[in-house]
Amino acid sequence: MSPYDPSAFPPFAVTVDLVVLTVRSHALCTLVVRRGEAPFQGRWALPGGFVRDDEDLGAAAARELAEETGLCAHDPSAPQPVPDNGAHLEQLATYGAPERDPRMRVVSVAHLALAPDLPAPRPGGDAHSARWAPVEELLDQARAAGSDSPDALAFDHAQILSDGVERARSKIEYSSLATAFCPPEFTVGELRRVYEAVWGVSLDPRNFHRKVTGTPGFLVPTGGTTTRQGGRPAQLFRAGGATLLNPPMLRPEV
Amino acid sequence: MSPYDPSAFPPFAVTVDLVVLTVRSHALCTLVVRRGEAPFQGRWALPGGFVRDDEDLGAAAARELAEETGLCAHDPSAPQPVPDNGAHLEQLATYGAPERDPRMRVVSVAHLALAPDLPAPRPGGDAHSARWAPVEELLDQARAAGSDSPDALAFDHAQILSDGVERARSKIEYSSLATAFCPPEFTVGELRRVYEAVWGVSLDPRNFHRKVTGTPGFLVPTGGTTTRQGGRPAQLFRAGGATLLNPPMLRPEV
DNA sequence: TCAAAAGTGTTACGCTTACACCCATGG
DNA sequence: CCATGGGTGTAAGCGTAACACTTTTGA
Repeated sequence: MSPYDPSAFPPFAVTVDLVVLTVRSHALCTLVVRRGEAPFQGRWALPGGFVRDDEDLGAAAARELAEETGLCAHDPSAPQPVPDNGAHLEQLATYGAPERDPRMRVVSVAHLALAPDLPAPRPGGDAHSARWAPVEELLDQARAAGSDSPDALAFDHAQILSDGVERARSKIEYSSLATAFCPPEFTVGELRRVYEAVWGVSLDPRNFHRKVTGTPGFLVPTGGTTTRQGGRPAQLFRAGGATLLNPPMLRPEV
Repeated sequence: MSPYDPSAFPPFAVTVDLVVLTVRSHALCTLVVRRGEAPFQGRWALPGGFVRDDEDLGAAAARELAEETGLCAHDPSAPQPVPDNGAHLEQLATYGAPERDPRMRVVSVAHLALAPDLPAPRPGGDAHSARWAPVEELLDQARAAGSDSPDALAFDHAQILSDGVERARSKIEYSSLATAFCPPEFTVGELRRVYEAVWGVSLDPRNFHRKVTGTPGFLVPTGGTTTRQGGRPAQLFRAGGATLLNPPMLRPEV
């Protein structure tokens, strides 16, 4: 390792940016906030902010998440799990191209959060506006119009969003993470519609049902039933302890 | 996003640390260097160093890798691939606990590099010593003796190493990444021994052969053969263009 | 009574596994 | 000639895909 020289290291700002995903009316959506100042004033951006002086990266991400959504994040790497009234939160990747922020050298540690459908983005302590935007829309804009379009996300946030969506899409294949998009109690059909929204495909309801109920520890029946989706009453389940899905859920091609 | 205040952001040092993995005599090994100064003086650590003022994170990692090993890294995310006489390099994760370096606030963007068996760790421009250490040894020490043992890795490097090894172990399941551990031309048996060393298991040579040769685009025969492993001459292959292995290579349990 | 969603049964097919067997070389 | 590793053939078993069919509700 090159010798440290505490007096000569180049100073960086370190931020966290959040890709907060949820499923709303059959579409995968992400939380974006309107920028109130330059650069990229008036453009949409991922929520985020500076890491504080004495704060761990995951803690900063959880704090930002709570500020923006009121969610209490469940951090799998935390010593003891917080009461799980909240979202899944994990580190995604770190972005630090020298010119990604025109004002100064900023390294952003992006995090990925998965949340159940929330009532509405609360305006938050800050006065800026926020909304849930379908990710297809945002990514299509970035591809079609380029990053200079006024509808495109600020900074390199289109890339970060794209990486976050890809992570979520692949991770629900082999883990029980899709349950993070569901309320505490949910039906097999609701869980299936999550997969369908995240992957953008249709799944066979019968085979899906067998797959998830046949995997030990994935789903735990609560005993209750619901008809909130119409049709025959469906059993309610809670997410089981199993976090890995083996063999994985197969994502149909095309 | 909280408003930026360029004059008030908390300053961080940003470094890259490298988990460089290779397979040497049937064991997964990683490159460690001896620390010449406090803290953790005399302890082994992962190679790494400061990110420069105008340098991207991946570029910093590639530079450190070249300094330590002479390898020219192949960065999949680079605009144009560099001539692939070198290793696979990818970002692993970022570590930024407030007290991870006792002297100052340091955020380290860890990278994972996979390299073919190299002649020997060159002493490098720096005068410190370096060696290839079997990862089992290092991780066992961390588990058994704790991080204060004089044989344990410095800082949180045991955690970083553990995460890197886990990434490599899972990624060779569904990608052609294991070929990064092999020389440019290699046999099916050599590739199988890579899987066996990384996973610490035995694989059936016959079924392995069928699996890798039957996956289109994974291996390309060069026409040559070799008997360097003894026995019947084996066909030589180069890594094909396919980067994803579908269906994945199954890792036998225990 | 009908539409809609939840579930169960059944068959065909693909892939993995386990193992028998043959091939080509060096010592 | 025999040990060593390379490579092919084959049958059993598991898991998925596809789809026919029954169940239970609300409108």
